[in-house]
Amino acid sequence: MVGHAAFPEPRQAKSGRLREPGPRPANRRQDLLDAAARLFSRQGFHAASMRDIARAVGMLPGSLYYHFASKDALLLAVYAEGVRRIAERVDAAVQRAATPWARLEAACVAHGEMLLDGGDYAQVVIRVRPEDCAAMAARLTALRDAHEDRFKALVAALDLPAGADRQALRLMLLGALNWSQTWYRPGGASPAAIARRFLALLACNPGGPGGEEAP
Amino acid sequence: MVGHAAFPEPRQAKSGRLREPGPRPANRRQDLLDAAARLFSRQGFHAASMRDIARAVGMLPGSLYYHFASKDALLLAVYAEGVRRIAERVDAAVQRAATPWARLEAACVAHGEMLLDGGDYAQVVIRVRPEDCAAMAARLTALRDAHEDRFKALVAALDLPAGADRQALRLMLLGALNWSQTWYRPGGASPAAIARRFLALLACNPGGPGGEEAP
DNA sequence: GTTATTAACAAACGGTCGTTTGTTTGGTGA
DNA sequence: TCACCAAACAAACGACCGTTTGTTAATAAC
Repeated sequence: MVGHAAFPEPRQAKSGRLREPGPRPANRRQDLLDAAARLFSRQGFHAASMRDIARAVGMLPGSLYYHFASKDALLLAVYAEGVRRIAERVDAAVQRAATPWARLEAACVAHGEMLLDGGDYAQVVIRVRPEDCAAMAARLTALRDAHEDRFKALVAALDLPAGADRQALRLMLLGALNWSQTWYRPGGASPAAIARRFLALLACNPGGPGGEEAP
Repeated sequence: MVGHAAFPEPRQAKSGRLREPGPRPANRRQDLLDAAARLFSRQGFHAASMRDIARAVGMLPGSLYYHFASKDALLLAVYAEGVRRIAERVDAAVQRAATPWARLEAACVAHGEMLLDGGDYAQVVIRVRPEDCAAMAARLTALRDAHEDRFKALVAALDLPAGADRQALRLMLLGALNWSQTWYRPGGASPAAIARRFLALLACNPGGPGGEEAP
């Protein structure tokens, strides 16, 4: 998860011939990403300063720039890792389910669990708006869209009446889940329960109106 | 709408006896609120600076402080006006509807129209998170909650089966509508159509599963 | 016609921002 | 042993932040 293709190791040698990686890539870079994810998810992009992040890992502000070229690049790395983690869980959950509806439900439960209780990386993806970082907006949006396209396919696979509004279904589900980050508090209903309660309200739910709920 | 009780005119005389309001309250204050609403809704609280706002109304930065004590106070005023405008429209729409379900639908349509196409004030209420302004967070949250309580009452008035999850219904509807601000673009489906499409997906919709849609 | 008040200007304040630059350290391969 | 380089430190840079202070033109009241 460190050496993601789009975010290579800190520097590459200036000489014509690339050097062997040398010692270990040092996991301070990972500490840094973790701290950035934590602060971005809790305070947002603008309110979290490079000095805050440096302090959180016990570095001086300037030292961050050895690992990341800019604050924007740091956000991009965190955001991409967040999308990757959410998508990973959603894909795994979908594979375990048998019917089209069960796959959509599994995806919603996994998506919701990641947003609400799946760690700082995942929460950054919902909390931080792409437009908060103009230089990266297009790339952040593309990352998020690539994940959400999964739901397009899941909804398309449902067996629904002819005129069913599949787009509205997808947007309502994802919207309700994403927004739940603003009111969710760890004490109450679990993320999985929240996702299932939303699904239970839908007319196209094969459990039927007023259908039962899993424990 | 200028002289809202919570936000009195700029200064009050220092002498023991309060003066008559004097001339007119001057509508530059309104220009200022408008500009702040515009920038807060488009850029968010942190990214919109007092200098940006001053430039938008053709003032110097320091001059803003004649009208508002701080950036926080300016946000509070904009936010309160935004909540007021949304609530006003929702209340008017609810009064025009006859049945409990029609009232909920009217409220959702009005709420959605304000969020998506109802001007900068309304959009600030959804765009700006109360926690973005720690000093005002409690008051902003209270304002938003007071508005959303309307939906509690509307959902409580619905005639639903015994075990129906009214809380989830409210949270799903408001969440889906509020989140739609992130993907809505003026060219496509109208805000009212979006709201009605969401409602049409619900099992408790009296139009029935696969029910018709208003033109 | 003086006085008081409104609403602004002009200029700075201290602080924080993201970032850059030059230097130092500690481990590692030749 | 010595050259090398990853990875940090130390210290600042200019820009911008929210805000304050002192002053001034216009307007209304007496």
